[in-house]
Amino acid sequence: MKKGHQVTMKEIAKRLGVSVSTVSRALKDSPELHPETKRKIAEMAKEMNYQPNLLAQSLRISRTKTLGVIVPEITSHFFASCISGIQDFANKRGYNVMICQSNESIELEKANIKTLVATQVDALLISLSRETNHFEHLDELYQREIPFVLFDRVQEDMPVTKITFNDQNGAYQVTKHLIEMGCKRVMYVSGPEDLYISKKRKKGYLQALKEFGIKEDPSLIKVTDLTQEQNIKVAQEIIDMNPRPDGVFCMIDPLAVDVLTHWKSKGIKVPEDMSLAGFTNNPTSAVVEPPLTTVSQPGYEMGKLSVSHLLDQLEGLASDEPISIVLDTTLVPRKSTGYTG
Amino acid sequence: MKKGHQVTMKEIAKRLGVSVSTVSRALKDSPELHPETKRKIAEMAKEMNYQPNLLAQSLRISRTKTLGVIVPEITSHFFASCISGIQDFANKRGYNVMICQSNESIELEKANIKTLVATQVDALLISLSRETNHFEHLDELYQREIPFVLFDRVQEDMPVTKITFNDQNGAYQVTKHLIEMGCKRVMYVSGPEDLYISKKRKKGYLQALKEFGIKEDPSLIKVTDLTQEQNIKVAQEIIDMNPRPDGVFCMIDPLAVDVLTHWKSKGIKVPEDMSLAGFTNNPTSAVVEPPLTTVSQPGYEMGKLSVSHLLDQLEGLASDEPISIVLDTTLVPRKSTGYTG
DNA sequence: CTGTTAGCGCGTTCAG
DNA sequence: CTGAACGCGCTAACAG
Repeated sequence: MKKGHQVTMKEIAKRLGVSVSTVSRALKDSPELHPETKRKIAEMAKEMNYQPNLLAQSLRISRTKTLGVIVPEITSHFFASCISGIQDFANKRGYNVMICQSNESIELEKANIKTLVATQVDALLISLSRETNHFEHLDELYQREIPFVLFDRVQEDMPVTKITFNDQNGAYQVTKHLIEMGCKRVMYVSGPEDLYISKKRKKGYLQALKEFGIKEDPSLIKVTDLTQEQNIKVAQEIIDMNPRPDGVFCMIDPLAVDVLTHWKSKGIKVPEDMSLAGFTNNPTSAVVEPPLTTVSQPGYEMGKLSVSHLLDQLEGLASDEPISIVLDTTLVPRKSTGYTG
Repeated sequence: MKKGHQVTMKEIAKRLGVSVSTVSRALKDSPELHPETKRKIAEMAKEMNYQPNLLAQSLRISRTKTLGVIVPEITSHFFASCISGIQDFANKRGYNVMICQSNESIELEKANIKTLVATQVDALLISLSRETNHFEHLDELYQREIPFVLFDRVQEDMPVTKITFNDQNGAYQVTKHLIEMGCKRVMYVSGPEDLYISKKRKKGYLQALKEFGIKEDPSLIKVTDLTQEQNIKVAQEIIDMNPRPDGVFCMIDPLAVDVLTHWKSKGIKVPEDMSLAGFTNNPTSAVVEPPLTTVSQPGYEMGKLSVSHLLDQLEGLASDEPISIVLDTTLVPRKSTGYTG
């Protein structure tokens, strides 16, 4: 299957008996052209349905007006929201977006970066995969002076702009909420421990305990790799504990939902037997039974801010100095922690 | 902010005192080169960290190995799954993907197509917006011989390859299931009526009624524009009906979830008071209380098939003749229709 | 086996 | 006000 022929400036020049450069000038409304020829050319361009070849244009001006985005997973509602925000605001400023997913694999992440760079994107927005625990590929971007920002899943030591949520404070708020609702033994269920957000949220959890003078208890911290299988395993382990915790804060909503589902199948009542809270405010968390207390992270907003700042930098509207943008999270109390709004 | 310099073939040619074309040939492992010079060039390329400029390459061979994708909404789990399938299988065959969302707006859809075409994508995969009820922009693609396929939200009369689900049969199965579970008055809640899937699913609904000798009752068909507001309004209207239906088939899961949530807030019990079913098998449908009977549509599979067939056509592995690929759906019976698996 | 030449489509001097 | 000439980075036909 072959693509049909596309009209070029050359052809419209030929038809009108003018030079290509004249056409080029006319099409970008250069002031130093005779209005009449300008009009004629515009007309002919329209008639022939001329569409500029962005490829050639990009090659010439060595800018593609295209941004590359890498996220761990498109099917995650949170990242989809980020993408949505990035798209909308990139488009508003005349930029296109190429999206890739790393499927939480560092190898795919590297490959994605490589092809995006090869296609000459002007800059990148990256959210790191779960596996990413070394950073040579980012160092290389940095050394090659390819502009990029990190969002949500960031590497703290990288000297680039990072957009994150106030994860620690969000976790602090949930934990505090659980305590205030009467929980005495609050557990934290973490994802992989070297994940940025696992660490931050643990900090917030510990901060709240400390504030209420509760001693940290290692048996009240569990770790899962976030596969459904492990999540359920952890859910069962909690049931089997003696004494059980009376409140469980899960690092992320899908984990909390897995736990909730398993508990329900085992006859555990939430929040009567144990309170349960998540993080992210996925759509799902609002419709499970009981509705899940969680922390909302506006992904769309994060995407919007990330791309806006990046473009500001690209276009010289903002300093090149890397900055750290921290977005606020909001506690969303629901029935799963005994809250009755 | 400026991008750093990128190594070109010219530079490595200069360093080695050979011509650019030799470098070009070496880099693509041409058989007619002296192994030694080939080795040298490869080495130098590596040393200088050469990365080919796909832009220039594309311009030269007038193929970008990039596909454009347009979906109504990235944040919909179903479309995210499609995208995921498209990405994975496009990448496997050496293609990149540019994704756009139309936000259910025909104007944005047109704009998206325009920019994707301008960036010279080799082909397009399009799922139409809800608003799209005229098709000049697709006609133009067709006339300009830009290869494209339509998936899920298709226009039936367009002479291009279309990938759809067997929506009618899916709707038939749900309706039949409701009847078999004992419902005497089954209602169909439709989305906008000129939507392809609204029509197809209605057909399936009617087909099942007919098969069971149930007369079609216009008062048992309602329409919503699928905004949450209208969905809730319809949910209330159903409560207010006298007599009420005893089973309600909602065209799509989010609608069913809205209805369920509203009913629960009004004390209606599902399935005791009324049975309820959706369509799509969103993750949400499995975790609401009660879990929602629905019809599963494998989006990833749809994306995979769409892109695979498109690439087959592009690369001459499949005939250019437009075909219609119809994927099977599967009934997923759950508690909301009284099913106890 | 390798260099020279000639574009791909466009923008930008530099002359007229 | 307009045309000719050049080059972005790369590939390919033609020589040798």
